[in-house]
Amino acid sequence: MIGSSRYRSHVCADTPEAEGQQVRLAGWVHRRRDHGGIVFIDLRDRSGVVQLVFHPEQAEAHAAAGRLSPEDVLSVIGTVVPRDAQTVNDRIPTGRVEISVEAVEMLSEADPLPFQVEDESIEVSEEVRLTYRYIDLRRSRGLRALELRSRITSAIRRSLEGNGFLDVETPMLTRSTPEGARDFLVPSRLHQGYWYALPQSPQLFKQLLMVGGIERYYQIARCFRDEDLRADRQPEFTQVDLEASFVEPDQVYGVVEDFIVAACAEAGQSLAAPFARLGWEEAMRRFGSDRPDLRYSFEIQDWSQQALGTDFAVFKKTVEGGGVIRALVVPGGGRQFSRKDGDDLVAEAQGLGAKGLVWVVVSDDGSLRSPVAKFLEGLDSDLGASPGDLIAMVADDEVTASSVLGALRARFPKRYGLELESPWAAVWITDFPLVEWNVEEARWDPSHHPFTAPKSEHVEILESDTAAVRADAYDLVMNGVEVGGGSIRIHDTALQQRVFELIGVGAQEAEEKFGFLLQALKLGAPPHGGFALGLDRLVMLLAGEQSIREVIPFPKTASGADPLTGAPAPVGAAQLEELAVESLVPDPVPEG
RNA sequence: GGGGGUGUAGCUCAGCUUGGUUAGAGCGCAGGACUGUCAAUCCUGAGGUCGCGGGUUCGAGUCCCGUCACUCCCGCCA
Repeated sequence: MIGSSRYRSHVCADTPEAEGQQVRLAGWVHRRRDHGGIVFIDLRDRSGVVQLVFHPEQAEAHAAAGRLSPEDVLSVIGTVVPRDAQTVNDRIPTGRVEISVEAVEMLSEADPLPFQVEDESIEVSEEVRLTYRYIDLRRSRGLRALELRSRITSAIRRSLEGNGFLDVETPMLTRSTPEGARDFLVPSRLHQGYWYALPQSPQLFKQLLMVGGIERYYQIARCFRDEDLRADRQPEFTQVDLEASFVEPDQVYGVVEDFIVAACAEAGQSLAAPFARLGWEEAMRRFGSDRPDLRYSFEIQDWSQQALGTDFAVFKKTVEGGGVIRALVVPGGGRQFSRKDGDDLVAEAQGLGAKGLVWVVVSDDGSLRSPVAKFLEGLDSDLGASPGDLIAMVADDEVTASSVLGALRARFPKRYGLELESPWAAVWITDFPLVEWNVEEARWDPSHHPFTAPKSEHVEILESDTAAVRADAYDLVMNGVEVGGGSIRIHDTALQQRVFELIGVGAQEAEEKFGFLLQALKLGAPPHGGFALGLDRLVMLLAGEQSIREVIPFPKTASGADPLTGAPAPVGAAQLEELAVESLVPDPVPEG
């Protein structure tokens, strides 16, 4: 603890331990209750709140108290006194004492605020909160989020350092690699016409560190991607990035599980390691997603064979044509499910890419209610559905049926109020395909990135049976949120060349873009692999928030703007000229 | 790039479906009263570009068109 200053000897939360002593406190005026005679002020600092009492007998202090406004900053001298039994306040930790104030020093007066700090029952719009984020952070929600984030970061560092990882920084100004997300570019003044890029991840550098013999690297790294935003995506975000040499996936899982368990402990959550593991194919089949929320156990089921025996032409034709009938039973989802809800659900499925959707409600008497109920005899027992359940069925090719039902599965728990079966579900999704067919470009694209190693037993079928090749790549999914991913990397130049050829990167192009990495691989590269965790997402989950903006001190809005600073903003002609950069759009009109 | 939602007092919202007197409420703010409150209470008051622009109409917060911002989702995010 920092020692006393002329502003304070104690923090608010510590006052009960200083009963009987004279203390000096500093903080913000949280609330004022002015009875004309006696005046109460709740004084707030980061540690909490304590009640100040101003008696008329202390004339000077009492007069000062009468002039205070919310969020004024003060320092006070007073005596910690116990409260009478009737006036103890059990709702605050310091409620058994109060400060009888003898002197007040005003440190900073506050104008009326754009929104109230002390009344957190009012949900202020995010735009206003972000414009005055420094006021928003005074509220417990923001303060708690930043405290939790700090503790989690610290726990992760301790865990990784305990496992022998070195904290190494990699450059923020680096070269653009146009694959993947769009880069944020930075013009170079000293090399006019040349550009740096901000890193999308430290990927290449951490591999170079492995070649450099660091063996175990980690970094809490800021990363940048110039793509559209979401509740869980910001243009700049923080990754816990790590890489290790001479490892197989199991060692990476172990290291990651160690620090995830430690991070969760900071939030008072206990998670058991090792985490569950689920192959990618199985995840897609059972849950229709590579990031399934396993806090709920309901799964996608197959009804294709049974559909062949029905008179329902749509289903029969689909199966005969090589498609599948897949179904999702939503426990209790059929209660209060109207015809219109059904129409909405069909439209929703179509919006997700399905040709249609069949909905079925199992009535209380066990009968089926559905526009096509007459074709579906025995459906409920086939799928293990009970009265009150909703069944959503999609007939399509396997990929579409799975992905549509998977997307619906992710939305159903909230919509139908499903009960959590466990508070936390962490799962490794393993054995991803190495590459995916890009229909538009008619080529194989990497599922992860071009440095991901195929499973050793699949190297020989790399070209002959490409679609079947699985990678030593893995994602960590918690409660349906992809919190991180990684892979074993290619450390062999020849194999790296083969993968480049497979994904249509010619030797010359590879040399141009990644020559430095390929050269490094030739000069003694150990087998290595690693992982990157979205720190913002992890903290979001542990803080119980729905958006990573809540756990980022100064986040950007959905259009990538910062309402506080006004970034992004136009720059002057002189600045551009120095960089030899010219704008193609007319000078923006300053916002009034 | 596409779809949905929102925009009214400093803050949170009602009013819009069905156009019609002076646009309301709670909180906050200002002034006053009050010596044990802890969302203090009571009295009084100020405070509005109904996001912006255009249109329809005798008349628009309300209807229509456009636009901007915020937000959620799809695309995108190797």
